[in-house]
Amino acid sequence: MGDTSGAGEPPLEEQIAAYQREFQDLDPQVEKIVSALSRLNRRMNVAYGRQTADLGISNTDWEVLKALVLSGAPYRLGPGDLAKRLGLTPAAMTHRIDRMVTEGLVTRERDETNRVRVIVELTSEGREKWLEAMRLASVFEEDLLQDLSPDDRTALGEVLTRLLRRVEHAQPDAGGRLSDLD
Amino acid sequence: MGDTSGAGEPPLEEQIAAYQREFQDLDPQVEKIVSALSRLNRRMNVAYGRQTADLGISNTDWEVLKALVLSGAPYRLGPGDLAKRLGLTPAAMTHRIDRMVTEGLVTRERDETNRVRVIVELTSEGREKWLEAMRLASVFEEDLLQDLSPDDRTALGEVLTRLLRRVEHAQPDAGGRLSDLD
DNA sequence: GCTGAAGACTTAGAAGCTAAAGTTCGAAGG
DNA sequence: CCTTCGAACTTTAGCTTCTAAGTCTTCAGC
Repeated sequence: MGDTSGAGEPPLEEQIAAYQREFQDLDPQVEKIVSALSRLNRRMNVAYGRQTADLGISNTDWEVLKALVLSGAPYRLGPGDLAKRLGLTPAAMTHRIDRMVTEGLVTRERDETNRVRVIVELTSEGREKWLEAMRLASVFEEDLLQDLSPDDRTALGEVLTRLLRRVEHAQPDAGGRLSDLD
Repeated sequence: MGDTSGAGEPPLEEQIAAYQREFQDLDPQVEKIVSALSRLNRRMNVAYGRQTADLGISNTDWEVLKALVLSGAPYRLGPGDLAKRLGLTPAAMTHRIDRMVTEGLVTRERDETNRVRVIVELTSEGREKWLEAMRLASVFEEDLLQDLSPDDRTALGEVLTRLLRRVEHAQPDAGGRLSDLD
């Protein structure tokens, strides 16, 4: 199924061998793919996390920034809408916004046309942080894929989206929010 | 950089287009790979999470079970050792073990040869749960890779381990414990 | 003007984690 | 023999982030 912690981890091959000892009905080839995928993803997240931490933003902040930026100019969304996009309850969203307002990443104001609604808007500082994080990330990503030829990249992208399609169609998706399980 | 929530997510292509609008220096091919990888991993974790939840064990329980099983028979480790493998503080480990003892997944006893030490041992019920989870997982994984020919599988495994090697060598790994960032 | 529904916020509480202090035991030195 | 030090685990206090349930405000229809 993959890996878990990332700290004192054994080499991939070793761990797969251990899995086989403990669970005979295991296809090593399948397990290699799944474990590598999971481990790779975890390592990337560690790298991203370090980069964003250097910029002074948390993972939860990052999610909100991303949702706002992806909504397009003028980068405004209501708390309820944000909550839906991030898979949170409105209450959790309120707290996140509180924090981010004090951090200067977003502003919160009432909608003057409908005073029940609230509008969360990205500040220029928030946008700048997002851009800076993206710059760091794209450097990291380019470096990660450095050894892959253009053909390799095309093939990999194609295979991964094929797998993704399979998962997304098979899964109704209950909005779960789960850490590494492997 | 990938995805975040999993709930009301737009199609991959659409999201990459949005990224390009907001951040010009983005290689769509790179982004496609990274986003698919991240999203795929998240969906898989949702699936695993559902399966283990059906068995009545939490994600945190699962991590501990895995560490014990992978340590090999007789499936015994000290709390401190477990904490290192999982990247937790000893205090956090104490709490996890408390819970798992009441759930009947492990036992905790003092080492009679050195009464400072504690030994955590997998119960047969704990081992059975792990096995059952692995059975479910391997079915899911085989299904996921169904459309890939043996050659495709070999190639994918090879490419992923190549990427993994690159990340692992570049990164000292600060033991971070980070959720999806993309 | 009242009433109901919608949207956001508040409160209370759960799950996990960390850091730091406390406990218990083994070992080494006087 | 006894004392002291250190190792290993637990306890305590507090943080973060989440959910559920109740409250407040405002709009819209009657």
